[in-house]
Amino acid sequence: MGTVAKRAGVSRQAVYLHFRSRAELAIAVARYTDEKYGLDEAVRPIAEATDAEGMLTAYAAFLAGYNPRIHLVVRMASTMRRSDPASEAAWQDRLRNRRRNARRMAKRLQTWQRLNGDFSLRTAADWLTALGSVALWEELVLDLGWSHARFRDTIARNCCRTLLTDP
Amino acid sequence: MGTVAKRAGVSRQAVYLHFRSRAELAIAVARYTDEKYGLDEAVRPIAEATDAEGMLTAYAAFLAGYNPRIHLVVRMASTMRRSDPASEAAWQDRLRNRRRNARRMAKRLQTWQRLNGDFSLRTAADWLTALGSVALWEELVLDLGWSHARFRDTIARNCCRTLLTDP
DNA sequence: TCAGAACTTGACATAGTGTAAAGTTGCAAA
DNA sequence: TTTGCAACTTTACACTATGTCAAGTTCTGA
Repeated sequence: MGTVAKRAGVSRQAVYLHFRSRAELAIAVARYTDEKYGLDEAVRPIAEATDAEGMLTAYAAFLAGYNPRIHLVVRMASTMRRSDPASEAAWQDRLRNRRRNARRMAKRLQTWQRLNGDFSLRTAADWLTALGSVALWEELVLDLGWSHARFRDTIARNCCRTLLTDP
Repeated sequence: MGTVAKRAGVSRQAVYLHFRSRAELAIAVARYTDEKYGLDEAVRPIAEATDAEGMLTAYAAFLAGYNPRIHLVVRMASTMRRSDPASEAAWQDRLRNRRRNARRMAKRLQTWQRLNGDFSLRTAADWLTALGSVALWEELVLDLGWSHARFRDTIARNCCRTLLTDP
């Protein structure tokens, strides 16, 4: 909190006038990040896709583009959740959101009759959720040195190959 | 450190007689865990597999069985690495190991002429590495409630479907 | 002009990590 | 039996961080 205050050019106490605790500040930063970087807009191409391959490709492109912007905040949240109940709640909230969106995608695959028979709706949705986790992105891009394009294309291809049946 | 000491039935200072710092203790615990839970043995079925599907299935079974035992230690290490250089080094060491093993698997797929042409050796190895990350396991099993079997089977099936060509 | 919001300064409580030093205990080899 | 050492204890301290409290300042808009 001291460092944050210094960088903001205010006293350490002033930070506590706006955020009750370190955890609450972190949550606020996460919300702000989603807002500032236009999550809604970034997600639009997924909803606007008209076929299975297009949708999954849009999803992969979204992950490749959005994760680099939010991964530091998400990483902080993922450590914070272990010690702070409010942070855990915020994390669960975000997870529910990701899961709902993934479920929506899975449903559309079903509608298009492209969902592989090996996958239940739930398994497909959860798999899409997990492939969208920041942790996976961090491992591939930060630790293993994958480029933006390699990540995007591999995720897209693997989504298509695992989840889809031939049309 | 205080809690560790209490649970061990010694004074807090006694812990520092054995481990220089919290980070060093964590690293020692990680090493001990790999030893105690028989990493070498757990991995053997992968090496002993004689075909591509068998090997990838053994890998998935290993992940499903081993991750629950080590995930708490690994989670601790993954937060620790951000603040402690020795922890970061230990993490990198473990990552190199996982990567080498994954590369070995990818090479065998190549030898069997079963590696999908879309994958370079490196991409295949990295993908296997990332699918083996504790973070992915935690998200699917702990956060999304997947059973041991669902995790194992889905990982196995997806490995086969993405990485392999038809024989 | 003055009430209130935003901020400052300074002090304090609490908790955790790590260091230092002096004293205790138990055991094993000379 | 003694002695010397390793492991451990107790106590105290330095440092850092979070979070609370209270009194005082500054700026702004009604």
